[in-house]
Amino acid sequence: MTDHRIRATDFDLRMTLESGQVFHWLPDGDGWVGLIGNCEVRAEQRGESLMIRGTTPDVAARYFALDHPLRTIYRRFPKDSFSLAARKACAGTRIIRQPHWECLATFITSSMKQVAHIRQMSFAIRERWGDRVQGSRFRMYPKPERLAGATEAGLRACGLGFRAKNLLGAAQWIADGRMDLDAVAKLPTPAARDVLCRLPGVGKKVANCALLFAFERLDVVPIDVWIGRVLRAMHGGSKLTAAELDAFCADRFGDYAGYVQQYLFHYARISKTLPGQ
DNA sequence: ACCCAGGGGCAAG
DNA sequence: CTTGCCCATGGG
Repeated sequence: MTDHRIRATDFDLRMTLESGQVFHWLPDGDGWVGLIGNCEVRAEQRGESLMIRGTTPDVAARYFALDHPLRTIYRRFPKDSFSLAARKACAGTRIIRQPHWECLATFITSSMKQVAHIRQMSFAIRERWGDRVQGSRFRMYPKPERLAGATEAGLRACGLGFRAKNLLGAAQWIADGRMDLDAVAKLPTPAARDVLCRLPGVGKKVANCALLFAFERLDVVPIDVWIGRVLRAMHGGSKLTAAELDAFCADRFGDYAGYVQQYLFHYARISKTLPGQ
């Protein structure tokens, strides 16, 4: 197995993998191991280099979104002190390119769950229905066609609770052709969101997670309880409707609002602070 | 024991 | 158009 060295400026592998966008990478010594496509990949950062084993440099660079113009994105960040602190503390975090179904499915299971448990459910589902990866302890995230043949009880046994019915339903919609994620990828963002929201267990927040983390819509802002707190604190603590929160982000965060959101989300969690504290 | 978690859906006001 | 409540489960 040959190692590749990729030049990776403005990139922080650990921040990227721990920021709550992807749920299956595991620490491995000074690096990380996970799946890109159907290959087990080991990645280790050494300064501005990324050491890659298990796939080609092109594939890894695309997965980790090393082409995103991070300097430009930072220039468009808000200038308030909390956003500046988030940008500094989380520097190098990138919004990676995840597979459509894997990302959508994991966020369907995410509702009212902590990040650690989303990860646990993802591994349980992979273990039970995922295909083995050659020479790896990992299993693929099962395709919709495979999960469509699961049972609600089987999914509940993976810890999904009431989310089991939603994931099963969504898998069936895709497996039988009622939903076509490749077609969704070609739609403008508002239409794509509306279509995704037809799936059981997919509302605006989950649809926005999929749009940002898998469909490359970097202006989209998923608003969960954490981001809701951050935004309200930025707005002086007043209570805002969902529509007002959306408008606030669109106004203040611009074309890369999803990136801003990711930094604010991760920084609020690791610093245990909110704007104005 | 108690609270909360990267929500969705539906009924009721 | 909002608000209230239920849906299960595990971690802190």
